[in-house]
Amino acid sequence: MAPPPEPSPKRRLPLSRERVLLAGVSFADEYGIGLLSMRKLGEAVSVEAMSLYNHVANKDELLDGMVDLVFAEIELPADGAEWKTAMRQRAVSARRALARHPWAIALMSTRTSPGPATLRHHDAVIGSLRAAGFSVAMTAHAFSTIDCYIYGFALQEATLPLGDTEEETAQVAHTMMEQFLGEKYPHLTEFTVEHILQPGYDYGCEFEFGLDLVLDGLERSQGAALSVPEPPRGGAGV
Amino acid sequence: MAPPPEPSPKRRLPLSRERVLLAGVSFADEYGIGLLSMRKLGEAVSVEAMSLYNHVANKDELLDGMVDLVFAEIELPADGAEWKTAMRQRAVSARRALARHPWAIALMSTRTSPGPATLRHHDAVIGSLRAAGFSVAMTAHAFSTIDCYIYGFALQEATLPLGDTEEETAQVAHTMMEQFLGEKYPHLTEFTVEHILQPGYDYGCEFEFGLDLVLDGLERSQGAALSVPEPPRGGAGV
DNA sequence: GATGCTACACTTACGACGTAAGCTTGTTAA
DNA sequence: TTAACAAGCTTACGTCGTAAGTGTAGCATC
Repeated sequence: MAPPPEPSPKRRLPLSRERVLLAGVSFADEYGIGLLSMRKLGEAVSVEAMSLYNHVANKDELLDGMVDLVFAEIELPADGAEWKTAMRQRAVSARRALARHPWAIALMSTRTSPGPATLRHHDAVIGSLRAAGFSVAMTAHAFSTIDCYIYGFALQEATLPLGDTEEETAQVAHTMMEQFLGEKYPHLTEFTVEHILQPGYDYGCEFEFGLDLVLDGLERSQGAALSVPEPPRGGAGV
Repeated sequence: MAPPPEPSPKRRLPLSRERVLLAGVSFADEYGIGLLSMRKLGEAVSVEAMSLYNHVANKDELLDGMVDLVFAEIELPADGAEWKTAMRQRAVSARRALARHPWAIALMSTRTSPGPATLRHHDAVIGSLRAAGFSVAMTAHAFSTIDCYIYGFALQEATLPLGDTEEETAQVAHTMMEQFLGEKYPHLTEFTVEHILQPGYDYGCEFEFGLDLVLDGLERSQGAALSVPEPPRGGAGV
């Protein structure tokens, strides 16, 4: 009467840290990060919750690993390329990855221990800028400005209550408008009606405008920095 | 043997929605959003958890309200002022508010129903830009670019594993370095050693560089837009 | 074969969580 | 006096992360 355990000779293909992390990503993509629990994830890979702890130390480590997997999806800046095109390409790639996994940006804001893919990514970005002749200080400026823009955009995109289709968008917006707009927020109302609700509107298209604005600005600053010697640091050394 | 309940004649000063939200903000400021539970918040205001439900519908509404309180702390763009200084001022104010409450940016990425302070804020920003002569489309560009930068910066600041004091920062950075750097991430290592670990380093100072870069870029775009007629929208109307 | 080791799965159990449902009590209006 | 209400409290349910312990398949060694 023993239940037939498995047709396979070797129990089943064994779990691994990587399979657990990948399953976590798939689960979060499909059901949202809020519904991800160790029990549900266990179920998704046909295992009891506690078995997952053979592969990840705890849930935090699982989430860290998932974020790192998303970073691994981002194209690194091309090695020999001109810095501006390299930055542009990886920024577009980063936005796409973060849009594919909207939960990732939410996780990023709570976890502070970057994984290997994240570190490799940052290393490549800094390397690309330094190779293009950016000073260390200017690299800091550029790195900060570009990445703030990327993550900020991803956050906005994830936060936006807009649906995937135009119809959904219009529906949501109309509900919002009826609820409270009209008199109280006239500019917001005008803006929504004349812009957001227009057919063909897609917030994602805004990304490139701001990105180019940032990159052009950096190019200008970089030119100025090259022709003027850098001022000394503000704080005196110890 | 009845325990003396309260010295006051009127039980105690009654709770209110506002007091609950404020207590939530204080709690999150002090202990982090992760430790905020209805039970703990109840304890913080000397009430059982379930009593909180007389003032907020559920925890989600509590979190929405807390985010909105943070938005209420942000200075609105000054009404008659030049757009650039108005935007600059409110951006700096927004960053400061989000830095005061680092949990807010994490919450923002998961909640999609803006409160009244948030809507008023957005309305004022759009109004300020429109009053300065920005077209609707250009307002969208400017609004998106500036706000992405602000929120992205706040997110970076909240994510940064840096401590509050220089000492802590150095400690954390050293731990990181020992752990994995050296050979694998040479540019990141150089960058950290030569920049992040320098005495007097403060990531917060990066904010204004990128902000001015964005604002200058928008000014330029705005000038161009004023001298050239706007191209028609991409999609044809229904 | 027998023995013990390791890897990896399962089971049980605990305390904390959000919150539904119902109960109690002080205050106010009729 | 009494009825209604507001705003507390208590109990209970299902879910969560995970500590601790158990079971067993596959292997190396004797």
